[in-house]
Amino acid sequence: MKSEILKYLSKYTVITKELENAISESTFIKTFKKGSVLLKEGGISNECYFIIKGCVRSYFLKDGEEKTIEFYTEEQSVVPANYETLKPSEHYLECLEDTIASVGNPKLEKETFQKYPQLESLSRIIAETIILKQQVSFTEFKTSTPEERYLSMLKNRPALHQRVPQHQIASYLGIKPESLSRIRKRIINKK
Amino acid sequence: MKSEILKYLSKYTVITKELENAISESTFIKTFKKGSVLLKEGGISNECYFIIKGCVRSYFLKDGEEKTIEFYTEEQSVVPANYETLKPSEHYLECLEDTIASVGNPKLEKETFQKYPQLESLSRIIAETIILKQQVSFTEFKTSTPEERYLSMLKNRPALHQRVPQHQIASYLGIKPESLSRIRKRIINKK
DNA sequence: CAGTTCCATTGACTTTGGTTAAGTAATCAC
DNA sequence: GTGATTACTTAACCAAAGTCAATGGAACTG
Repeated sequence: MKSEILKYLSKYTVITKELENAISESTFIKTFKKGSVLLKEGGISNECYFIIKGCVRSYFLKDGEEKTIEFYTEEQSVVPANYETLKPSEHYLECLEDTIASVGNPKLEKETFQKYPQLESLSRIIAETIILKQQVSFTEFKTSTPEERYLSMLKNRPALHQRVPQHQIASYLGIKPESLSRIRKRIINKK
Repeated sequence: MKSEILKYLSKYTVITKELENAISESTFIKTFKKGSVLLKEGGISNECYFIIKGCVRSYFLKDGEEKTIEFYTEEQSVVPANYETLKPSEHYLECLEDTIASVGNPKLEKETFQKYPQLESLSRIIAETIILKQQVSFTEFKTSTPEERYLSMLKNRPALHQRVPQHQIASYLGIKPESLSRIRKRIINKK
């Protein structure tokens, strides 16, 4: 279970004995059944997650509709928007599949970073990488039509399509389910 | 000049003597004339910027059009997407106004973080904060109409509207200049 | 200061997504 | 397994953004 985390970290740095110890000491694995709700609107969040296996969706309600923010799958980190703030959440987090995750909390994080500064340094680098990746996603979204967004999703995260209901994908793409249905039809006819 | 940086950092932590020293030692101020190009397509980037005064726009070319990624103003950090990668840039960075910025580079960063671990810890926290803010922006964008996006921009960054030409704002909002023109007309008529 | 270029606006027309409603297919619960 | 709920598709209609073209004005240049 913990080796998945080391595998992920090895993309960013050389795994030293110290890092291995840091992960081994500071990592708690939890498993969640499909349908589990990790956080609901109004809830206080005290946990963040690194997904080892499974799929978590974050969403919120706007105009009575669920708006999907993100689908988190293997090797992705889920940090609730209100993590560490002690403020009530505006978002939901739910498991779309049985999910295995490493769970962190602010206290544990703090202790671990104090004991293993190398891990905090690595966290900074990873965070900065995530910022750049997010910016790329955002920019692609802004400069694409819904049809292009859908095609790009099929290309970059092909598995999602099998794992997630279509109307949730629609809201993830910022369109209505009916439109996604039409887009799919359009694409088929083009071929 | 450097006090602006401390002012910014004070939003995240208590400014210790150590931090003050770290900033004082590691900060180099540069000024740029309006129209200066900090990075062009194909260029290698070796610098990042913290804007003390002025405005920088990042954009790229797609289908022969400039697509504005971001307008950076006071207290914002500009990290080129290819920073530290040594790969040619797909983006441009240009100063829309005379600009004063603190300039960093990978070597300086590394040395400073080594000497002042506290600063790296702070950087991690700020990076994580930026991730969450980005996610909020992205989500707002996805769940809004172009008109709502424009109104929200007027509300959240009212000064931009005076500082930046309208067709660049249009591309920043992901729409055509003609559409922004019509949206503005619509808004006026509603009042 | 004249000429050019760039920018914002407007109009006619096209394309595409939103809305509403209905019908069919798939899934869930008992 | 059957009924109920939920998910997906289709169609007709509407609203808004894209496209193309033209115009007037502002800003830049020699």
